[in-house]
Amino acid sequence: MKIQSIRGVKDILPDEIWKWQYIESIVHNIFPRYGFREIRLPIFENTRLFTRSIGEATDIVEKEMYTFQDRGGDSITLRPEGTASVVRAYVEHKMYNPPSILKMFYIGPMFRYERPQAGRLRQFNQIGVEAMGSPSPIVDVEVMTMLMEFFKQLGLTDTQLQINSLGSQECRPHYREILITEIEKHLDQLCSNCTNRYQRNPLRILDCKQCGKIAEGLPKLIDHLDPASAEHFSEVQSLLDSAGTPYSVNPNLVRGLDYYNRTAFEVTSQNLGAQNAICGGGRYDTLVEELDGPSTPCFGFALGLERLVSLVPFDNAKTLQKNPDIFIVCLGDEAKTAAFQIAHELRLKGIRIERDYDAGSMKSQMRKANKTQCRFTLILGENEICSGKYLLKNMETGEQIECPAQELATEIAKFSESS
RNA sequence: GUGGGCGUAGCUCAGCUGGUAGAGCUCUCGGUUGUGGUCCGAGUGGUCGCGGGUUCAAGCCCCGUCGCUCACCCCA
Repeated sequence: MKIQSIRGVKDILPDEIWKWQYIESIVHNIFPRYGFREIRLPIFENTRLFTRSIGEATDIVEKEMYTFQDRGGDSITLRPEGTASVVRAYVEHKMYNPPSILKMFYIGPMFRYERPQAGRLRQFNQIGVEAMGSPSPIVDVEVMTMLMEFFKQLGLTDTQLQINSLGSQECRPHYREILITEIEKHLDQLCSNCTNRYQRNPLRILDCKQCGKIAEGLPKLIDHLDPASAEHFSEVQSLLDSAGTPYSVNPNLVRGLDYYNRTAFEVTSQNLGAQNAICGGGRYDTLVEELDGPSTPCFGFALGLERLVSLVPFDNAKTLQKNPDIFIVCLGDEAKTAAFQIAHELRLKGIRIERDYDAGSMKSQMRKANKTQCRFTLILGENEICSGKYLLKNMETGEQIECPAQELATEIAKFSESS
């Protein structure tokens, strides 16, 4: 049987890689303005890193991880998300010393064993951002503002920022009790999923699509925040207002990972299908400590690159396709040899050269040239070899000039400017 | 893990109540000496996902299987 790729993974082919490179170039342009530097991390880690950080009872840990034993018998997991690795590296390299805020971003593949669907893959790429070392709401807002500015640069027009507060370790248990008692009054109206999980993960019911009606009537966490979290949340809102960043408060917004507290947010788009979140994140003030580092409040997000690629209007970025500058057409053995030499020299001068290695008829070579969408064709025939003057043709205008061999590079530059 | 839809040429898809396959695009080559795109002409290309079954006869009907896709759960 023919071998094909694993279910839920995708090849990114040369014809569309420029889209990814374009997005990455915007990342490298915008993120450093806010003080973020790139970090590159391994794509597999000790399994315990994820079970401890993400939470034993989450779906990711319970059924979605790619976990295997390596030859030494250690349990290894392909990373299902990036934050755990960043925190591990932060603690491992004692990056908290000297103590100051540290801002990093990463780009790379994540792995989750799920049934693929629109906008969901088993190997997918994320851009993640982590700002580590400050509890200030200013950090929350700077990061969210950076994100929305990033989307704006990419030309996205239909993104909605939703925010919520998940409170703290102190107020959440209280609220949880209130919520469970309230839910128990409506047990018969809940979907089967929710009746099963209301004890274990009652917050999820707020977010359930089927139980939306009941969720509306349930008590909201933002009405039961501890004073410090309430203060934090209201500062986040007023800072967003003054930054002019549009948002809406969604009291039912819950995050799937255990480590979040206080600010949680999500960016959604209507043009994505059922999986409508393009980005999710929030504050995680205790994770670093839980992974044996010093108390380090953090804020971060992860955004799905495949989903982003499907949303960006790339009309203005097409010039990033690296078509050849010149396609060399040659006729006859002598010209074929000469073309080899000329291609070599022009490439050393930084010009993108393509040619036809199998030199068929002129017509067929010109057709190939046209297909590469090169800007120029350099025509080398017996006449040109004899005279030492080559023909340079502008493929857009059809205009053609004669050009002495020695002056090829400068002529090309000149011709290139004038057209 | 559960459910719906779909597997026919490189791509997008037709194919009637069963009679051993078609279109458009692409590709290749031509349309008098060495010039692409547009136009015109010709040609290449398919074990109809795979395996069984029913039938004189299966792309079409039945069973199984694999794959893709969308949705649920959950999430980027």
